[in-house]
Amino acid sequence: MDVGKVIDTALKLIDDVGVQALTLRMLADALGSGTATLYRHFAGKDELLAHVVDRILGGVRLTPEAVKGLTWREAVTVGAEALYETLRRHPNALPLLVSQVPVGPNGLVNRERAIGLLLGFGFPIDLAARAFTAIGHYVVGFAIQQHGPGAAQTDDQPQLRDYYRSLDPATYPATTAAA
Amino acid sequence: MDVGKVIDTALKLIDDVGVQALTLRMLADALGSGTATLYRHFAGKDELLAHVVDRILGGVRLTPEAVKGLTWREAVTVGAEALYETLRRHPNALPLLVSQVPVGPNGLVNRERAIGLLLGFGFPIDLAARAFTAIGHYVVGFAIQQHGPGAAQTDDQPQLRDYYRSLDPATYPATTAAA
DNA sequence: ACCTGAACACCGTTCAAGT
DNA sequence: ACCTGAACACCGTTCAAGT
Repeated sequence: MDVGKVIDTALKLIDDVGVQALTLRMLADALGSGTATLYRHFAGKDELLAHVVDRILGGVRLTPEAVKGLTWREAVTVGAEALYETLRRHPNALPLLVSQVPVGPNGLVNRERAIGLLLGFGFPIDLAARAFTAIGHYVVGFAIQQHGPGAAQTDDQPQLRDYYRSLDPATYPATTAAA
Repeated sequence: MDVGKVIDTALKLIDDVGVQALTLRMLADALGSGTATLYRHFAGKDELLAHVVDRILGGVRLTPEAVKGLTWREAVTVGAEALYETLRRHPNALPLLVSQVPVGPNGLVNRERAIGLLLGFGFPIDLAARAFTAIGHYVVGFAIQQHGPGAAQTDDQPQLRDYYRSLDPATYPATTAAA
């Protein structure tokens, strides 16, 4: 049993049941082994989840050719959209992205490409690094807002809307009107 | 023992040991009672944490007078800064803000004030609601990036910097140069 | 009526024992 | 050498029993 199979299975389970509900026993069962076996590949649950995050970031497809001949604003937009498209495929895993700084190989490759890209546009290096971090956080935040396990499924939005609408309009006029 | 005391103690413990480490037993001990007693006030841990979030949001100080005579851009900036100043006082509680939609009374008051403010500047109501959500997520994301329990204390930043610097410059030239 | 000790089912993690 | 059943200390939650 290789490490990749473990990570893939973990990601699949997270997509299905949510990151909160993922259990090492559940993962071991899905792999046909016991929990103790997992510790032969990972130091603990946190390390496993870090690998899952890097696995997700490996799905970001952004070739250098795709940004050829673009202005820096266009290139940043293309990059942000590539990240967003990857994140939206794993809404249940989004909480992992905000609680971790991605230090895995795939995360580093993305960081390298993005910062290199900005340098190519003449950005000073410290600004490039800061901009990368800020944009990354913004995209993750936006993805969580759009998808993301606020409560449950896609019916979460209407639920919340109904809740706002049920408030006293005298106390919360703007909120109820907006709902 | 009133509910407010429980929430205050929970927030204090979170500030001290982090949201991950907070335990109902720990909280009960700090209050001089048992875990079962907590369930007389809250349906479960999630509900308690929702109250903690609302307690934090109650600390946002933004009087209508503070935004008198400002342009909408200035007013939004003042509001965002008021939220940021509150959040930075509770770095260990920040993960709660991203995993919850704040539906407590204080959160709703903030929402009401902010949306009402934007309406006063002539914003269409659906745009005002969307802008409020987007800005809220952006501020939370920024606060997590600046403070926030990525790994540990304030020495996390230097640690990460050292890690980036330790990478192979041949493979990651831009990342190592930026560090 | 209000509180709570003690139990329940579960978790992540470890380790001695198996092959 | 590699794997793992069974245990460990702990968690959130419940409930019968106390006052």
